[in-house]
Amino acid sequence: MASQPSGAGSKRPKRTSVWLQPVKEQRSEPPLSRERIVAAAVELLDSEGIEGLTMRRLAERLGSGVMSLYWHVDNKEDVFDLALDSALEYRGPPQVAESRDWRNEVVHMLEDWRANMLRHPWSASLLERPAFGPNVLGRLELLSRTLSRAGVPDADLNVSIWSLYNYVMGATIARASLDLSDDDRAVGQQRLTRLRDLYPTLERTRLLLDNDWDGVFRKGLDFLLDGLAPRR
Amino acid sequence: MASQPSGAGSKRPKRTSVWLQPVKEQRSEPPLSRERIVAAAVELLDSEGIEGLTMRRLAERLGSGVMSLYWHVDNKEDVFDLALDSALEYRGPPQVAESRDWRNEVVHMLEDWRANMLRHPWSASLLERPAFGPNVLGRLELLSRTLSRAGVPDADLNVSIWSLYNYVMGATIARASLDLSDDDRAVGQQRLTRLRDLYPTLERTRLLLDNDWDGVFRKGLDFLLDGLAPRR
DNA sequence: CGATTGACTAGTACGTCGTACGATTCTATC
DNA sequence: GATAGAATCGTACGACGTACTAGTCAATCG
Repeated sequence: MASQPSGAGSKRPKRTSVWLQPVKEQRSEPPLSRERIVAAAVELLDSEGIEGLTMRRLAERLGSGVMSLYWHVDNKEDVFDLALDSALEYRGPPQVAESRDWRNEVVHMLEDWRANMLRHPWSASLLERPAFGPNVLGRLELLSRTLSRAGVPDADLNVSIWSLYNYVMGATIARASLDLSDDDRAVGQQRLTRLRDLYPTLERTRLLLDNDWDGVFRKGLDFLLDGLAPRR
Repeated sequence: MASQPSGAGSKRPKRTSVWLQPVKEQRSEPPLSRERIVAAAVELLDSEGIEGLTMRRLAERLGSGVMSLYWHVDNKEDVFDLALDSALEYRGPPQVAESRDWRNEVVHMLEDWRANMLRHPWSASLLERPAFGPNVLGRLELLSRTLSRAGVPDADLNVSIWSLYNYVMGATIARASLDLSDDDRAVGQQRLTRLRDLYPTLERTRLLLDNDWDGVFRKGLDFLLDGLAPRR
């Protein structure tokens, strides 16, 4: 009755007589490792979304048994945490060495941060958890150092960093959650039109439609930086 | 073999001879309704967290069968959406009638928004989804109207609103995700201390510790409002 | 050389979840 | 009473995370 579970990956050996099998199943796959698991998880998340990542599917994609994953990883939460951080690597601004313009450096890193998260939309769903892996810490350190060099006094440093962090995360989440399908968008607008009496201003300015997300992000960021920049 | 499932709620009638049962089981509970379901869901989320909300537990708390819920609600996602919006009701600023100070009005509403979400920490985990129920729309409409009255031209209105929205959501999520237990906090700091070489600035400013979240929120908000306010 | 050990892989099984389905009960109307 | 829709709910199914346990393999040691 029970057939091969999903049919796609024919890697797992079919059950045949022992005598017919080669002495050693050639394993083309490299052995499992934390890195391979995380990489496969990111792939799976990218292609199937956050609901699509299950330990079974992950194992299938890796050509391994499900429980083998648990040797390298404590639980599924770990996989999420590792995948999130791994999607947030940062290589620094394009120029060589130190840029003299701290503001450009900050903007570049933060825009890259946001871009990375939008490239992996599932990452926005994972923000709730305390996610401070090496890549995130590295970005914060860079931010910290750049602002400090730019003249922000230590007393204001944390406020500045957290304000920027808050803003970037909020912009990313909002952007991700408003990325509706065209159908949803149409339905939403219809609903809004019907409720014109309750939300006249929203209807007038078409807040929920056609927004220039990137532009909004840049402008808000500029306002913040204006406010945070060392007073002259 | 199968015993009574969880033992707690002894409301469900035990299987006894038909002849011994009263003609009509008295039902002390009021009938189900979308409103009751949502209210119970919020209670459950508040007390057990986001993982604690299951349809079975929800039904148990309502003294109903699990599948009865599905008459009032399409699926579990609906319950989340409804619960989120219901936690975000806003009654307006304390003063009577119109306040003359648009800025106070905006700050009050946004601080209340954040406070509501922090009072229901699970709400931060739900931000990923497009969550525009009546209460959120009402808040956006209020924001929109207030800024418009304050003199923000229509062309800048959406940018302003989204910047503020982004900021509030980000601040809330960051705050919620950094609300570590004391143990986690200690572990985190130890880890950071060990990695002093990699993250010297973070270690120096103790970024991940003892932060004045409310203060940071207010200051960043002020910066944004300064930037967004109609130029003079 | 065989025995031992520890790193790693994996099958089976358990408890829990969301919910499809169909039967049942309730309430209102004729 | 008969009928019909509204509302309730028990059973069952497939999928999930993962505990437990047995297995494989390579390196090490006698």
